[in-house]
Amino acid sequence: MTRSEENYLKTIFHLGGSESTPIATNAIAEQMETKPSSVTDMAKKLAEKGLVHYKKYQGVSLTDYGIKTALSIIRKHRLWEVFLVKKLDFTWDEVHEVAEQLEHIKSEKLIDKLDELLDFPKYDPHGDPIPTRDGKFMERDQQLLSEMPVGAKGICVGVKDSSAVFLQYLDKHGIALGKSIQILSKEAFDGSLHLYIGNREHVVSHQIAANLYLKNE
Amino acid sequence: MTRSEENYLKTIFHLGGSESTPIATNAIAEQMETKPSSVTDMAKKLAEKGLVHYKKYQGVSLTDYGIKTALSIIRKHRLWEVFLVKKLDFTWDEVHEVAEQLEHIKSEKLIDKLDELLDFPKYDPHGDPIPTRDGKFMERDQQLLSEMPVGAKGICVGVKDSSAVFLQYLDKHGIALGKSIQILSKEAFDGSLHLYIGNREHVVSHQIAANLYLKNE
DNA sequence: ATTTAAATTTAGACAAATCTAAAAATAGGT
DNA sequence: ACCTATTTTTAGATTTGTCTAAATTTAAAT
Repeated sequence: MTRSEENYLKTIFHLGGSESTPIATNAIAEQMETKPSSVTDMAKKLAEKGLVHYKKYQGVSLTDYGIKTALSIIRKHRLWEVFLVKKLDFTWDEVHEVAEQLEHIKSEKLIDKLDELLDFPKYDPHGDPIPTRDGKFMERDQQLLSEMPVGAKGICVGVKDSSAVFLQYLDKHGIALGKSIQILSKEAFDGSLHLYIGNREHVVSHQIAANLYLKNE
Repeated sequence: MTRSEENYLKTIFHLGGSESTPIATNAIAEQMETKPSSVTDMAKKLAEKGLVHYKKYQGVSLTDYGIKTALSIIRKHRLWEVFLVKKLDFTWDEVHEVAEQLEHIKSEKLIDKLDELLDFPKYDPHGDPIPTRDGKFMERDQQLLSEMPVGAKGICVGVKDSSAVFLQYLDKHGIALGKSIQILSKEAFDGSLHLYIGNREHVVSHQIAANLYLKNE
């Protein structure tokens, strides 16, 4: 597996889809900041290797083998992120870029030992679940803040967008994983929310709310 | 810097040489298990970038900039080796291959924080010195066992060859860094040595002795 | 059903890093 | 000083992953 193949698999996994609802070439190209023609070439190669289903003009979806492979890359990415935060004092907005490199290191033993060193974490610094060695996910009962009704309460457990700008916004406003959040009111005009976070009042836009996952306390 | 360029720099560094005594294209090719023509191509590219001195048919040597760059790669390699042994329980014969991959990860912060996590180690698991961030070496007063006279005593502090086979040989015979070694006698015919290691007697071939570094107690 | 717009693929080119085979330069031996 | 063997370089081809531009297919709209 080349680095490029691994990146395609990861992207396709994140875009979701299935054999009956495949992902468009264009969507992959956009996500990866590359050209559709490059995606077509790679789709052929990945299909060749049994990692994706691909029919001309119909888009791409992962095979079981492709899913398994993608999960192993995602596992590595997220374990390295935990390592960077827990052991090397990186902040959660700094880890992604470095983990993008580290996820391609090839060594089964390395990743299993890393898992052990970190005490088998279930979630990464952004609240995303870490697949187990055999590709099992710890799915959590969580909802986007933007989809919860007024009056609802919950604990912040994850972010949908993990870009540095968004994470820095959260830091600046004291929003972090583990914080208790309650919806006081919702603005009909623009969907902005009036919240309790901890015991301070906050106003956040719809766009912020649409990127925060809460679970019930 | 591409991965390939970094590997060439590292190899040239390890082969030694200087502007007045450059390294032959062939020597580099052999060490890297590639072809001389590939080395020529890369020599031109590295010269272009100011990393090596290169004159047609005269061989290659690192510039100051090239040395600095090579040292930073070697620093990464050796720090990762320490990490693998100290934090992830790798054995000293397992670390090289993985460190070859990890040394190419690009992040200043990562490597400085790793250094800190490991408590600023001075030597890697094979006894090789770890360059500091600004490229300074902790050279040690050491000698090859094969070059010491009968009766001499010392402490094993490093290995010249760090291939898995050699390291496994040492493990099997209870030879490790930190052990006290004394030369009881030397065989004129084949250069094999009769030794005390700890308080057990051993016989080792010249080839073994030529790959063990000792320092005076 | 036909036309048109959008998405997708093909064809051909390019850069990086490598190789093989042939040509050129160097160094050693007489 | 010359010839020869070795080393090194050049020239041209190959692979991987990408791109542009043109051609093709699909899907949407009338």
